[in-house]
Amino acid sequence: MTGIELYDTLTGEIRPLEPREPGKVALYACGPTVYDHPHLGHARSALTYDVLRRYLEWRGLDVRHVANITDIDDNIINRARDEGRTESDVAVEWEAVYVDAMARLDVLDPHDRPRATEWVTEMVDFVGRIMDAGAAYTTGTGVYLRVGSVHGYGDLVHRGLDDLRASAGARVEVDEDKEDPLDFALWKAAKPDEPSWPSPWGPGRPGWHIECVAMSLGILGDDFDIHGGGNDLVFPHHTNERAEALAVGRPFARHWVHNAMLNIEGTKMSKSLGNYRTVVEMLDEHPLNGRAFRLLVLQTHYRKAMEVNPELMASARSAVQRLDALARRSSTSAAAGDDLDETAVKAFNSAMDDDLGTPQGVAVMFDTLHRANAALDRGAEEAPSLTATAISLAGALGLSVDEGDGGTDADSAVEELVARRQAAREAKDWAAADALRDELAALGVVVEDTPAGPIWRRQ
RNA sequence: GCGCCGGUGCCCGAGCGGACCAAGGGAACGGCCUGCAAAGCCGUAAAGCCGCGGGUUCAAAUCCCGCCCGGCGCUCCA
Repeated sequence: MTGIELYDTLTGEIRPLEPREPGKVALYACGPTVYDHPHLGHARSALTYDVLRRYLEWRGLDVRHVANITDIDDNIINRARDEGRTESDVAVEWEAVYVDAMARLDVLDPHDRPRATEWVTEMVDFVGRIMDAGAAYTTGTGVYLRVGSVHGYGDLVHRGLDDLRASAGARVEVDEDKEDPLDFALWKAAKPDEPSWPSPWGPGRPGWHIECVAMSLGILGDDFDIHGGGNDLVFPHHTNERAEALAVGRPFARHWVHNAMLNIEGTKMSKSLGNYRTVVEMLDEHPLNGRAFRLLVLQTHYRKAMEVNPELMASARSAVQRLDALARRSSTSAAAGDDLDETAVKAFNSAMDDDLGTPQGVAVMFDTLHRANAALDRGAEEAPSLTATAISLAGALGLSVDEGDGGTDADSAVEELVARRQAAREAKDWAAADALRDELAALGVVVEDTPAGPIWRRQ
């Protein structure tokens, strides 16, 4: 027992998180297919599992976090063809962009970041076992899993086979070679000019779903604890992954976690709709945006659709600055205390234990921040402890604080203006001081006069 | 159509049977502080009742039923 509860998509209810091995949590989160700019939706997803991981660690659990990179699929092949270069070139380029963007969002590196192309041998092996189990068959176009042979195939989506078939027949082009329209490809036979790998069924490439089964089970082992991803993956991706594991009788994820989508103007951000914003674009727009976006993600429960727009980003930036302001205050006054405020930590933990209640966790953090400021104002002895607590809670959520002290060469000009303004103030030449402050404001710099002297920060 | 998740203040967003019937953030207003600011603090802003209509209960934003509206999935997708 961890005391932590999480919603489980499979059972449809909030259940206690019970790791297969006490004190350890094996987490597999589905990562992106790398062929284009990562968008804000990818960021929300990565942030969700980063926060989950950080919180589990904050509670003393030993987490093994795996997040894959899909570096071979139709989209990559098409992109490579369009640009006249290799699939590998495309994947390597966009994987680097993705990894860099995540780092800028303060997303911790997963312990393992397996690439699909490096696991093809294991995938072929896995497909072979499914064949051995009699749950798959070959056609001219590849190897297919016989969905009807898997008991409880649609359990994750809470739908029956007939129900699923009704939709499939209407929506998906029916492949005459398949026994059942729901059957899906485990292995795709090679087409001309496409990358391929050898297999007992001829050269080809792996189907999408097989990679995650091979990698999650391969790295984390049977019966690993949490499998996460965007809720758009529930079907068919996760449903099919699960079917593959079930087909060979291997215990799969104990707990299924899915984050909701991110909306722009009320509708899902997606490639096909062309209404997406890239992470890099958002990050480049304002130095505070990385943390502001994380805060926005935290302030909406992970299972609820969240909206992003410029106004919300601006308000989140303001909120982030309150954290920095506290850090500046404490660094200019008392040193941070060591002991955390127990009441606040308890409130925080109980909020987070309840299906990762980050909105309330954030509320506790800000509430503590407020109490810290008030204590600082009246010089109360609990001030250092409260300050340390607020900053620690922020840290548990992955929100770093920036005390905003200058230092780079670009700042020397600012430093000089600040010094000149201070000199004017000491001479009580208010007009000159105010003019200098305006100059600084034009540079996007805000000066604050404190008992310990002026400090400044970028707006 | 079927499945899942929702509809709470000016905006975002918690709360999911009773502790102050509504946390926290943003925006707004008044005061303190300041040379003036900024930051911070103190306080305020009629949520006519938490989408609508019924019901259950001593008690509902919170449970049940129906309806309306929104998002996502059923197609590559985080």
